[in-house]
Amino acid sequence: MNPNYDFERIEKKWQKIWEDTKAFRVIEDESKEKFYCLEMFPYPSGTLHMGHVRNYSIADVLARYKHMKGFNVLHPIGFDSFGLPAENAAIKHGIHPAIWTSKNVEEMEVQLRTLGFSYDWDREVCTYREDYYKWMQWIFIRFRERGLAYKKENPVNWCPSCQTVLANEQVVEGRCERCDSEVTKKNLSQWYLKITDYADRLLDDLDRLEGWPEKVKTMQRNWIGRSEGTEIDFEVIDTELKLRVFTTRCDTLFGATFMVIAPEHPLLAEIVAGTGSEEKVEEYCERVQHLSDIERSAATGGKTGVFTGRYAKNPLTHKEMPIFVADYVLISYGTGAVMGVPAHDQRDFEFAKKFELDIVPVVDPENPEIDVYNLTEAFEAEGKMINSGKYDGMPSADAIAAISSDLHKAGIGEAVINYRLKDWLISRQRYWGCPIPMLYCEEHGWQAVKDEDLPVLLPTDVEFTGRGKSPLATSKSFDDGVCPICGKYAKREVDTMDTFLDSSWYFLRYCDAKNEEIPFSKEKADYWMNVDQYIGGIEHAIMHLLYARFFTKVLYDMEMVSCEEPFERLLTQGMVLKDGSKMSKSLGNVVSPEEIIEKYGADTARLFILFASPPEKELEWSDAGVEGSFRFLNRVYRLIVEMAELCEDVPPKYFPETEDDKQLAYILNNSVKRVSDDIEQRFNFNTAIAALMELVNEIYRYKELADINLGLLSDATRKLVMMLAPFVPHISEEMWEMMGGKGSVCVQVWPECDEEMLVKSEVEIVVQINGKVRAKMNIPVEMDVEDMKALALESEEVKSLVAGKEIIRTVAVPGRLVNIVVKG
RNA sequence: GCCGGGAUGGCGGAAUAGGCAGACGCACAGGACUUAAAAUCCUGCGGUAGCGAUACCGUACCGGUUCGACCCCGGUUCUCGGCACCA
Repeated sequence: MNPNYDFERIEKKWQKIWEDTKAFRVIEDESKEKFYCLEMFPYPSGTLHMGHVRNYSIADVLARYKHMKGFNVLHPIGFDSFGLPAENAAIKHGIHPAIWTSKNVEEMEVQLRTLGFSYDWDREVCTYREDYYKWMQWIFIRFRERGLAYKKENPVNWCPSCQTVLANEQVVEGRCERCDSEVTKKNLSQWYLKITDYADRLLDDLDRLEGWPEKVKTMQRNWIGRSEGTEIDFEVIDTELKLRVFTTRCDTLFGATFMVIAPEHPLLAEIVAGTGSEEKVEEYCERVQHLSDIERSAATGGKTGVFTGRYAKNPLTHKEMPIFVADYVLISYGTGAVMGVPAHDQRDFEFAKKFELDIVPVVDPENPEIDVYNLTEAFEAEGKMINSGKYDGMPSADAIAAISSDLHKAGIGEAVINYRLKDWLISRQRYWGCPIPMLYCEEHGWQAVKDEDLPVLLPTDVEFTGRGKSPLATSKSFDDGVCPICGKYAKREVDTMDTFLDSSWYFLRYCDAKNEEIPFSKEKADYWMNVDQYIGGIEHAIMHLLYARFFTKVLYDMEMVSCEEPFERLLTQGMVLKDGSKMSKSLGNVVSPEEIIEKYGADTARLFILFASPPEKELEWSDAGVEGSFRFLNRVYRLIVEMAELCEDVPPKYFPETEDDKQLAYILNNSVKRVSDDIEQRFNFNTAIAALMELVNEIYRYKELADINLGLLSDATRKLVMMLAPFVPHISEEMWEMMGGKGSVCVQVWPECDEEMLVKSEVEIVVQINGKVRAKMNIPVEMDVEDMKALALESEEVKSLVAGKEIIRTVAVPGRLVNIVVKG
């Protein structure tokens, strides 16, 4: 037996055993309860970072814990392996994206194995491989058959110098990150998925997701942004045009004094025509198109806009309303036009102040502190209608319904439901993604590639220059499409899919990763789904999780799965930060886990990152505490070396007799309870580890006593090792073996808490005077409130403290405290 | 700008339902062991005043509710994440 903790030898030894015995391979087994533990699969950047270690350590603790609890645990891994960085590497270093990616995948596989995670490697999924993206294409075609995929024009970021499309990330302060040219917009015809058809279901079903953090559900609700409102037509004076706006506050129509339309509004040109403002408006729109939506709505330097030279007529007041074009109105929301109600909308208020427009209040706040005729900011709350003709005196909430209904009767408005959620633009003008399996035939238009011709393979004769439109357009071999209807030449779609599609169903592929006939069998998916626990970064709270939910719902409608929601419980881990911001290559603040593993081993790395902070919190990285986790493992190891000898052949049976026995038994069982609860219910791995440290400290104390119970000590050490196993599996296996344990520690049955050992006869309570702790006393556990009060008031200590003061009242909480309220 | 979080000793954090603020660990200081160092073990460790018992202050800031607030309510500051082509 080696008395020193030789982590290198131990970790290699057990990793090999797990590998050789395929310890974590699972098959569907109806006789066992399943548990599907899933982490967000990584992008293969080449090296694992601390965020990965954190994510996968959390998941591994859970998976191993559930395993010990007797579940049939599915714990798979894979790689989200299409994406921009591979293409950038190709452009910069001339490495083909496939070579770059597969090399990175291999390196990361090694690192994941080094950390000892309990994956079923037989189910590995890699999105860039044909056997995955074939089914991605198959699913896309099914979506299109259901009317969920369509083409539409949409502007992209365009670098006029590189003659190429840029991702938002490649645009830095309005300029191309490669050549620093000013970025413009260019319209391209692109594929969309109709996620808006599912907006209501995506919203409503959030209520069913009880295992999701409330904050994520709130973010998704706001992102979907359902709002009920009214669309109203305004006549444009001196033209035949009608301008339609969307408003949730049609009660304020009497207060609408101007109109604002988005610079991209399709009627803008017609409205401006003949007013003499053409040049001015065109100039403004030109300037605005260099800004992103965020920059536009951020507009810290005040609102900008230009008068179009035309007026609209307010249908209720019949007053003329100047029509402006301004960038704070977005074409992508509502109708791309709004009525300006400065008294009751802050953005309109700021705009009206700047352009000196009329501010007419129509909702009375009924609050004497607000002078509604001299507002310093818009009054946006509800109130009573004023200056609104026959609606005067009506509560504004009722006026919304009344005016909306009257507008409908008059044929100039209708109630509509609007979503902030937009359809999902999936076309990418890139190489390293899943080809969109579509063909364009001059005669028959857009046609899907036949199922038997899938996959549409990524061609290899492509140049990576970072210039020009879609890289696939440069391939000669790719230009071989034929129309599935007439058999004549058809041009292949040269765009690829957004990589978010790949990650929207990979969890289903894990259920049946090797299937060559279909994406996954319903039977297997139904056995494993839902994912019982999904774990990943908070940065995915909206987009990825929404897309995955959308896909699951569509696949449910296609009867490919029986679940409508993919993820039963969700844990969003906080980010690992360094120097206050997200670790990223571009910031150069990446701390590699490799050095820590090399110096202290995988168990220390896993233990430390879990102990450092609760998982939902962001973690500011510091190396300082790693040493402490390493010391703890050494301390445990020394203890077990000693105990293995001392407790050899001692059965873990006992009855606690002395006070010290009782204390150890209490701490042992309390640890079992706390650790189980912290893993399963609270996800507070840091406090679970703290509880194990306390148990170790107590065993150290106990073993030095004169009168010790070996059965108890044996039980405590065995259970300690079992409870350590999910956190630090290698050292735990080794210690289990040293103690003569049968089989792998990770297939042992998780210890149960013996509640009887937690029963105490006395408890210490505090006595407060005016809420401040002044004394402590021991009382029997079951003492009632009145006796507690009496006992406290009788004690000499308390008597002297309250002497000469008037006791106003006394509050007692059973088993906790007495609070005496005094005056004088 | 909009949406969603966060802020507790020198540091990471604990306080599970409104009831002893600082568990567990790091760092630091003192001591034991050692020729010495490392490792290990023991003790101390929020601030101010005091030899001390102890007293007062203290959970980003301002205010409120309560017998009692890190926790609930209103407001403010700073900070992190997301904002649809990074994944």
